[in-house]
Amino acid sequence: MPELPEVETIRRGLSEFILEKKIMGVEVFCEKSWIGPKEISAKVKELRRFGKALIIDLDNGKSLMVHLRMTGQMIWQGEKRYAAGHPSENFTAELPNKQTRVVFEFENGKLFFNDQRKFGFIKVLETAEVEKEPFIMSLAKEPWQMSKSELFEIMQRHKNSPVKAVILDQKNIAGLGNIYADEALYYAKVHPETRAGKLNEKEVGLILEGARKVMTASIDSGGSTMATYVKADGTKGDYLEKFAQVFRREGQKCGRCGGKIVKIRVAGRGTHICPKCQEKK
DNA sequence: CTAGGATCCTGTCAGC
DNA sequence: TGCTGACAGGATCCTA
Repeated sequence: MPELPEVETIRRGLSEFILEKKIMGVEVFCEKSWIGPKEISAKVKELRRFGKALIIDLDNGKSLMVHLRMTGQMIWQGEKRYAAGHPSENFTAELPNKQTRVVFEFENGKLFFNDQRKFGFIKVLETAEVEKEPFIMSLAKEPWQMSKSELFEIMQRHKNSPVKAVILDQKNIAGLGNIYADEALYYAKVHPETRAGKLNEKEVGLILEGARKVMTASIDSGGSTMATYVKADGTKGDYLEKFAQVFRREGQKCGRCGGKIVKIRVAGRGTHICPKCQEKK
């Protein structure tokens, strides 16, 4: 799914269209995609992000927690269209369609929540309870808030796990998903199967630095998921094209050493590495 | 407590 | 063509 940079791209992009705007009603097409009462008539006050979770605060004391998981998308259709999240044809398709799970009717347009695999959801919470929500509570710090020594401690605690599994776990460090985990490890020249306990402080520092750099670069380019203003300026996110060094680049040459990028399986996930740069220890 | 695998669901693609 | 299994930008639950 959408990882931290994509959710941040959605947060920033949607703000332009729905802040201070009123939700007139909600239509739920898939029961499992919506948790809580469906009667909503309130204005959007704020958009916040915790790790990969988006929080939409309303002016009636309620908040909506949106988690896109693997295939979620948020698509705004007003005068302009703004789409972000898991990239697909839906970004330009007529909506609603088969993958539309929820539609918000705003005074100035519609907001579609699409989700092919139905792993994502929107949950209604009391605004005061947002930070007590189990998923939010369990989140670790984001890379920018975490120190090298904190991450080193976490690696020690999970010393027998492959480092990729450690950095994918939101309870250890928040925001990374499959793309940015691969990119951060490539940056640090660390093999994803390396047992976390074998990493020295310098390597941990490079992983942290890599996580910050790849995610910052992605946010700056509108996420890897192609956020697109269909009727506006043509802006689109293109992190994968422009910046990704290994993700979905198997068979291509490593930009650092010219070695061949390969795809392997680590912690149950497709994983991209340069075997020459990221030596297994 | 940690570690690892199955599971939720729909769709696509490679291989026979 | 039609089938089958693997896999997918996530996280939880269950087991050992």
